Amino acid sequence: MIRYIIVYLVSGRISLNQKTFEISKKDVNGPMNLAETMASAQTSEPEWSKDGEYFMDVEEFDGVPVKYTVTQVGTVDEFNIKVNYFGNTLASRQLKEHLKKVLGLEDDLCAFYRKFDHPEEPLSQTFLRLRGLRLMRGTNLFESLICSILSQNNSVLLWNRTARFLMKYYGKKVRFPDGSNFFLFPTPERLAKVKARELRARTSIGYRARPVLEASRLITKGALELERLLSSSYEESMETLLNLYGVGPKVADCFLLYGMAKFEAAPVDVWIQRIVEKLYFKNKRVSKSKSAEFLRDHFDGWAGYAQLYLFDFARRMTPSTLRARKPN
DNA sequence: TCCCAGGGAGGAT
DNA sequence: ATCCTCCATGGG
Repeated sequence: MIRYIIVYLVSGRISLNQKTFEISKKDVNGPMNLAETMASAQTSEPEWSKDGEYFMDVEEFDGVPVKYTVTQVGTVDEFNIKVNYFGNTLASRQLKEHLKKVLGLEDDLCAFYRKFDHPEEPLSQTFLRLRGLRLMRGTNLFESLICSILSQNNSVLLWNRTARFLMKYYGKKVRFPDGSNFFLFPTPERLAKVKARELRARTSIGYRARPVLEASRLITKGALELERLLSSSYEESMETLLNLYGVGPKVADCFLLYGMAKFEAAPVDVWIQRIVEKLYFKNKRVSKSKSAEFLRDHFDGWAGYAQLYLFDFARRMTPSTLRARKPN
């Protein structure tokens, strides 16, 4: 408590403690659409809270929690990304590098558009509207894995809520100079100790309690090392992940893509399945594994990005257009 | 009330 | 290999 008082005194007026910098267009590889990126429901972590045009998140740097907001001014091609944060000792460069990674600012979007921008490629229909949509990366592998598990047969609204509950009940609480609090995502060690019954009662996690707890316990025991997968091939990582209870091809691909930025991964959910059948298989039914294989092959290194763009495409189609499929 | 949500396990064909 | 059903939970 005394430490907080001292911090207040030393920092003077609280508002002056807030610092600002910009990420300019020249720091970004191509166009950027922050709002679309934030709204695209990627499963690496819960959606950032939104205050007007500002998106807020918290990240620890060398054990020091930093709360920051980002907003984009200008257009998708002529823009600045404004970043505000609280902190006395943080080098803004550290936060800038963090954001470049999280928001995928180094991904060569123009190369992606160029490669598939021809009339016979249905994906190209999304490029105008989704221009600047980027693939976010989770910064915490455990969080990414758990969020991917939570999203299974669940709505974005509900799995986000459950993730927030996990943070609230089992995550470390951090305070900021402006008086606000935040709960970090819990560690596997902390979650491993929780009883399934308690978890269900507190977080509306449903039957996903078992896969979440089992993964937490495996990691705690050292029987599962997510960091090791970073240097593994897509196939090896996939094989390891499929051994986890409650983790199938779609959840594994979500983690591999959004958590580990393996661009070969193309999570095939019901929506991707429908749009792939419609656009690339003349509305004929194909298995999910076929769809995933097709995406990896057809989009050659850009499968994850293609999936991200196709997902939006699918969600915008009217249900009657999309669901009316030939039986065979 | 029923159906669905960025699926998966376990079982039966 | 492909096709069922069930799985918790809450929103529409």
